[in-house]
Amino acid sequence: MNNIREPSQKRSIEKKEKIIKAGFKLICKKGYFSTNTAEIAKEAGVSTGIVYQYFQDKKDILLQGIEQYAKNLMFPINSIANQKLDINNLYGEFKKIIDALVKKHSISKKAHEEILAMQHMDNDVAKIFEAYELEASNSLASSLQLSGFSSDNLAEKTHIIVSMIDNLCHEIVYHKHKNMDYDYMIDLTIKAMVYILEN
Amino acid sequence: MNNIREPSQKRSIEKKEKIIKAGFKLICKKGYFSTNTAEIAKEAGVSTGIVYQYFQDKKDILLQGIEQYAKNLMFPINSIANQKLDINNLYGEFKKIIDALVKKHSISKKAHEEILAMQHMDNDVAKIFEAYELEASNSLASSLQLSGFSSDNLAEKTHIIVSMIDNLCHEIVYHKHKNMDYDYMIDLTIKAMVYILEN
Amino acid sequence: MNNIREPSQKRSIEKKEKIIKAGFKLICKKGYFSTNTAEIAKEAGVSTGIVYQYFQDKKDILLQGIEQYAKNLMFPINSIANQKLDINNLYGEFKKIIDALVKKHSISKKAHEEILAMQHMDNDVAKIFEAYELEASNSLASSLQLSGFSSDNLAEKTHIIVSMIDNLCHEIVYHKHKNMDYDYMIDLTIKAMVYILEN
Amino acid sequence: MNNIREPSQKRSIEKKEKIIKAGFKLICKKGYFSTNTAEIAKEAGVSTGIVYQYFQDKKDILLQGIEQYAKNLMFPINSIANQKLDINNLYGEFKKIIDALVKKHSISKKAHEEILAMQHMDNDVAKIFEAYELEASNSLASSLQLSGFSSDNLAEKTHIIVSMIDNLCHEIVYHKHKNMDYDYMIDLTIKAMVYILEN
DNA sequence: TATGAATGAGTCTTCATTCAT
DNA sequence: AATGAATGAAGACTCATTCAT
Repeated sequence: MNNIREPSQKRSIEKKEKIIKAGFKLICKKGYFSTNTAEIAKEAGVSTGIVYQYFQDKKDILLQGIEQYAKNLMFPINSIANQKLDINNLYGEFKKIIDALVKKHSISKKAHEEILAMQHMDNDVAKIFEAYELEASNSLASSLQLSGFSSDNLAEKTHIIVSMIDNLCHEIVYHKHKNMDYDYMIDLTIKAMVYILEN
Repeated sequence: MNNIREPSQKRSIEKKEKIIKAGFKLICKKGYFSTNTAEIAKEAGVSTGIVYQYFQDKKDILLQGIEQYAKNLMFPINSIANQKLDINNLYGEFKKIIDALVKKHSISKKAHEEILAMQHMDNDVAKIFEAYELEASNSLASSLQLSGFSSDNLAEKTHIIVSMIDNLCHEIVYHKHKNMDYDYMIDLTIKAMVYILEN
Repeated sequence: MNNIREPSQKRSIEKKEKIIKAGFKLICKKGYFSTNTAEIAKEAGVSTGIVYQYFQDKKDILLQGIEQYAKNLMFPINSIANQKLDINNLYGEFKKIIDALVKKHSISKKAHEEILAMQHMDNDVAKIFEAYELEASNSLASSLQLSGFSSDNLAEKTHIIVSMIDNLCHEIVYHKHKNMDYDYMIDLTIKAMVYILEN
Repeated sequence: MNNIREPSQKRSIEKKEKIIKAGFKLICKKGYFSTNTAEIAKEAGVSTGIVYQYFQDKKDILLQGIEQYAKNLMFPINSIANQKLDINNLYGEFKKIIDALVKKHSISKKAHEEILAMQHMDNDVAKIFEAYELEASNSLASSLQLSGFSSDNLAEKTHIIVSMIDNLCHEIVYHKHKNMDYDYMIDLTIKAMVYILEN
């Protein structure tokens, strides 16, 4: 009797949202296994019981939190789908995308770190990210085609490029390596991305 | 009463090693929270009780495991440090590295991921992780220099390249995207890596 | 504040009936502890809250259900009470009864069993149960007498016979023993029943 | 990691036995669903945790309790397997068996009542009883054959007879029907059993 | 040293019942 | 009268850690 209520009332939606937010916040701060459902409920200002009317189980809270988070995070790249790109200035186009993504990533470094970790602990979490990465790659490919760019193996190319963008963003956001010249890295990475497209 | 014994007897040392090995293996395979001490003891062929004579607590096993195995496991690329590379055939060299890495990667990736996941659980884990992070890139850079390759911004270049190798291996190992032409991806990625080095 | 309303409005009475019916049905099907009040309310087409305006608590639904349905459900054999039987063809009469019972039995047996199970949970249940227990046997006895059949120890005889019918029906309904010749068993059982009556 | 320990040490066996006994006692007294694992552990004088080293889950305690109970209860009839019966005095043989069974049943009326109820709430419980009933029927059949009694459809016959014995015992033990002449019932039932065998 | 049985606090989840609307 | 969202106590089960042997 798997009766998860999909809230339609405004108050219910808000409550569900509060639980997702509270859960995601705590999980990002303390880790999934070190956060218990009672804490999440308390943080959300609800009873423990109500949590299970909106969510299948504890993991479901995390999953929905990540879903929202990933959607928002990947927005800059996924939203280019079906938009015309200047294929004579791919460098400039990539630069714009990367700048927007870096901004997004910077807002929630801590959360991203935790999510990244979760991705590897749970297959369902990984799936969400993979789906968004695939979407990003597809968006990029379709935009390129729409803009008159044609190439063999476009899927493979955009796939590699999306990975590179992803890495670059992490690199920049975490700034772990103090002596790196990040502007140079960005420049070179974008050049390599263009190289990949054009070869 | 913090009576953790630092073993001096040969047999004791071996026993401690076995526990670390078993613990690290299982944690990498199944995750820290999904591995219990009983399993670790069983895998190590010792009693549950003895574990607490060599280790403070469960986390301590992981910590010591990371300390010991991180060098080998986390960045397999490190092994190429100080080996001469044929700088006139960088493509071939990278191909060799990648082929070798793919073999090792399914274990090491999992370990890498698990440690990543553990980072925020414990600051000590994060420190170990960060300390080793640069090494892969540095190994590659030093090998290149040793082989007579010189370039500005070599650190940045090798950093990007290591990321790309990592992604590529991950991609290949997990084979998530059924319709991708992996051989093509490898070829193109290596070309882009060479491009990065030479620009 | 024991405000259980005894409904007087027609609609209210119907609503209470619906709850009893739904509750008893589900409890008989799935067992008391495996049926929750939300399910009962849903099955009855009412809100969970309203249940507590008609019933003290969950147990009360069961109690009233038993009270109401026991007569019909527990001993389907009762229905033959006061019907004339052909005492020269007791075999045929029993055959008819058994055939009819087998049809009804899968529901009633489950109900019977559930009530049996509930007996020790609650004394009130036990009382209801015991009150109806004799009725099947008495019905049979009265029918026989009405039909001109007379015998010493008729009560004992019908009692044994009712047990045998019960077992036989159970046997047939559940068909647990794959290699049994059920037609033979029915035939022989009925013969033994006739034998019992006539000795 | 379903590591249920099968105890071999004497102390462990005793502990397991204590848990079965405590669990069975409480479940018989209060019902399965109204007895919790903490209570069982407390009654057995052990911690809650240890229970799960000897038993799969709560139901397993019940199942093993019933297993023991049923074995003991059915002993009088199952133990006749391969013993010679006087087939010229089947009445006398049945009388002996029934007398022994009634004795057994009388010892643990309350328990039997609960178990009877459980049988209908859970399939695994029912299976245990069915297995013993089948064994009883088989024992009886084999003894009869061994004793020189031969008949068609012996399996069906002994099956019906075992059911009748079972009913009779319950009838006698519970003595619910004050005005019944039980000696008469026994006599008549046995006669019917003999009749069944010989027809 | 070593064992592995034992502990019991802690976790997720369910559900009878209440209450704001 | 009625709704169904909300409550929170209670229960089955796990597991890091301890301890008797």
